[in-house]
Amino acid sequence: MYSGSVSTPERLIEATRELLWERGYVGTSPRAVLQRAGAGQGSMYHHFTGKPQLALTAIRRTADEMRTTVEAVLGGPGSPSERIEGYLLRERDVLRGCPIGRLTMDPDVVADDELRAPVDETLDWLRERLAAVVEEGREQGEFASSLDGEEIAATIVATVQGGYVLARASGSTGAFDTAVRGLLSLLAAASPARTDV
Amino acid sequence: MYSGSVSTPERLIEATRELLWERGYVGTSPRAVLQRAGAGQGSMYHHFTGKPQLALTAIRRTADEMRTTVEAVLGGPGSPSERIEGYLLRERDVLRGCPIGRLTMDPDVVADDELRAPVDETLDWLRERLAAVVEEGREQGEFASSLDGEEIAATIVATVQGGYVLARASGSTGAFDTAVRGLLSLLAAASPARTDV
DNA sequence: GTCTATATCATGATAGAC
DNA sequence: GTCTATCATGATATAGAC
Repeated sequence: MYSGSVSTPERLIEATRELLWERGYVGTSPRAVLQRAGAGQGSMYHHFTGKPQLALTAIRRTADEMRTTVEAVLGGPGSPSERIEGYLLRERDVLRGCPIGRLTMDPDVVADDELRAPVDETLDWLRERLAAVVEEGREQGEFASSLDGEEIAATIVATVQGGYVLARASGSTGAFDTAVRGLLSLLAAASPARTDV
Repeated sequence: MYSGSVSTPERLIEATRELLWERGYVGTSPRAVLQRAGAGQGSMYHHFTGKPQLALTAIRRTADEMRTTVEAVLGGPGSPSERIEGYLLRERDVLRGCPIGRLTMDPDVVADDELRAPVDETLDWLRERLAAVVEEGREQGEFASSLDGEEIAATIVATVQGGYVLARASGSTGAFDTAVRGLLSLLAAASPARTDV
């Protein structure tokens, strides 16, 4: 429940962001949004044209927030491999999953180009950003020259997104951590400097 | 539409399996099931107690089918690394995603232990099965001794599940294939016999 | 066993009072 | 700008005819 000095549209957007994360687009009703935002029945249709536009606004904000959070790690200090490790080990609410990635399992989001666009753009940006860091690491001799930046980046993002699936299936975070450790061990074994065969 | 000599319960189960794959549990209504199965309004409640029990029956069948399909590859001929590659490169309807994994993004499935159980058990079985193959490969010197079977298995399953996310976000299969190629290149680079540094 | 009819509540949206 | 009706439709389930 958002209340106090925050404006009604703001409360509607935040309530929608939460519900989209928890229940997805199909599972989120205007009624539930209004209730969580503490707003009256018609008030959502005064500020937004309907559920799709409100959802689009919410998704865009979540996407922006995610880029900012990720860039703080990938664009921060440390060697390329340290930054990738930092991304993989960063604090996460694993059982809630990814607020952007989960939308790809929503049929009404995937079917609507406008709703899908911010999801696509965010995951695309993430892959490109990671690919650049991997390439940087390869130039510095941290990764084997046989590795391709875009491929490794896709594998990293996929491991994280799939890690959420495994964690949510089992109801515990263990499987996510295990998948990440496996990926880190592969990256370490793929280092030219390895001595652990 | 299933028709002909197939029984009504059978048609209801198959229609439910399709809809759960396409739209998830929350997005699948009894009405849609009945329509696709070509059955009358009340007929579903004669054979099943309601939507949850019908869905459970459908999910269990899909889970069984998936095990059989996977076991054909992982328990088939070839070296451990060849079988893992076979699993990763096997034919898939990538844009439809995984009929089991997608259910982990369904709030009503995750919240219900009975519905979540077959999802959890299937992904758990898959990880154990892959872990055994990885361990086998390690013993035969195909993989570096520093790798852990359970970890690599989790990474493999996560890459596939996350690959679906990336593919569905972009609306094309490319990102799935890229993620899989990345994982295969890491597995190759982690081979004791590599000469590609 | 299958069908039609019906009941109850939720969904997504609109109209109009204040 | 916000609120309380109100509406048509869909979701989930039951009753009872055939």
